[in-house]
Amino acid sequence: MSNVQSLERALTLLNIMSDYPDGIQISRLAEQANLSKSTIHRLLSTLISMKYVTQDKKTEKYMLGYQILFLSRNMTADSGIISAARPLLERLCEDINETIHLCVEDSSEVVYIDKIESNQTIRMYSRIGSRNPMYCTGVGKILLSGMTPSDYDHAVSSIDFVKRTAKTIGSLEELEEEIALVKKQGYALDNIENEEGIRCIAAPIRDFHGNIIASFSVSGPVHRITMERVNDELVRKVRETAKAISHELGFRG
Amino acid sequence: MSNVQSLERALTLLNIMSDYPDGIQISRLAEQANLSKSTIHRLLSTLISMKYVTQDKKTEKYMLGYQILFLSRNMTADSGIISAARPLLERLCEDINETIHLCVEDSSEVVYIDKIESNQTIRMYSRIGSRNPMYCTGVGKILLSGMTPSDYDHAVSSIDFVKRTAKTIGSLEELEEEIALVKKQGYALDNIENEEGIRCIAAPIRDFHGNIIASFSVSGPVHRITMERVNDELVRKVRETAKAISHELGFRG
DNA sequence: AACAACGTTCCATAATACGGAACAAAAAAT
DNA sequence: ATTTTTTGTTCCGTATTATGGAACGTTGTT
Repeated sequence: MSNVQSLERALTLLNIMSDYPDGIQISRLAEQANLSKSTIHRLLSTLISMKYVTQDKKTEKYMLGYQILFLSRNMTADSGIISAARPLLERLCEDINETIHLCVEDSSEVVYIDKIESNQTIRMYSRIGSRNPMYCTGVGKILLSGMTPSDYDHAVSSIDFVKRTAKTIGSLEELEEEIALVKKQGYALDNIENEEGIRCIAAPIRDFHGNIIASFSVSGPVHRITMERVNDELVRKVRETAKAISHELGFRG
Repeated sequence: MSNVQSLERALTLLNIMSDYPDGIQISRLAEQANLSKSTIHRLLSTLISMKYVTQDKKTEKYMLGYQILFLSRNMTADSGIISAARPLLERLCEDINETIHLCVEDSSEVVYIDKIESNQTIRMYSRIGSRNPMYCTGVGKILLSGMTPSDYDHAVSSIDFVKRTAKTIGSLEELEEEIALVKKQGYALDNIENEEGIRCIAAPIRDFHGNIIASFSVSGPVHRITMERVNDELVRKVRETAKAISHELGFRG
């Protein structure tokens, strides 16, 4: 469990720099990371020599280097899912005009691996690669519902049930009930459980074995994603799209 | 100039892992990196805790984590160029049906930041984020041609002139001549100077100040990219596209 | 059943990373 | 124009931290 200090610090610097796409100077990094300038200077020189960081010629500010781009373009583990899902999710987005997120599970969290934005003026903030807990998101519930009992137990054991809104699930028992419902229904709701004023509906993506390997959701403000719209329109369309994507991936259910 | 050893090693591990998108085990990493298993294990545990690496549940192999994806999605420094250029480069690609690369300069090298692939069966291998020297590529010559004298001197001072093919430029004097020609013509050739059997033609992308901030090239095997085709068709089309992209970016020349 | 390959943990050693201090250079304030 | 502040860089003695061999446990193969 003990971590390599210098490495941990350097990765923290990368994380900070990603919040400053136009660059950040050493002094600011020192404040944000609570480290001495000399330490940061030393770490940066290694990061630069490895092209993980680059220094703007004019401003002399430091920013993420192209090696990050290089690495990101070979993470093909999920590229099959993304390319299979994208056209169908784009069609769904055009139809319903709400933001869509594609997710997988990683270390018992939900990770967003793709996103299709609506052209509504009120949009959700989210970022590809960012994370959310499983118990308070529709996509997370879907992924939980597809796990083997042992994987489920493991994923669920570490949950810290935080009340993010009034409706957030607050206990293992509640969650268990909810997951049972999700299994029965074949879709999952996040009924204002993760973020105030936001409702989502999610569905599973299966591989040719029938295993749930990803999920996607339609999200938006409650005044657009009403429960009436969910029941009258979205459940059907989301399910159809989920089925079509799974079919692309070889699932014949 | 002295580097932080543990950090340098960890970044090397990331580089290696990016060659194994389906994962790699510790023992193999140990071979490739010439490090003891215990060292790698320790570095990996930090990388994992920071989500820079993830471990496949089934195979237990290690692969790049989603934090890399997260970082890469906020490197907006060039996103303006990319989004301005993409539609026009796609149109050019459809027209001529050859691979197109978009590049910027970084630490006196050419970095590929976007790529549009032709649907030819014989394609070039290349990868976004990868690098090439400036003196032997069309895109590099263009970028050199746009530099201030001091930037040019700096970029050129560190060149190690390696004969990559029979036609590769071999000296500073030759390069100087070539750059002068590029400036006059407004486009640059890589006439089988970087890779055997490959010819490229490149043109500059300018910002609203008129500064050259990027370049792109059309590349392909010499039997398709003949000098006749270059002169009769490609010079004109590449220049037109370059002008249109620069216009998008505010250049009124 | 024996063996091989792999991942993980432990620990004494010394190599490595650390950060304060001092310096230089640039920017801001007077 | 002069002072003051802020910023980046280099140095170096200290001790904290990273290191890798060895030993152990686990899994899979012959």
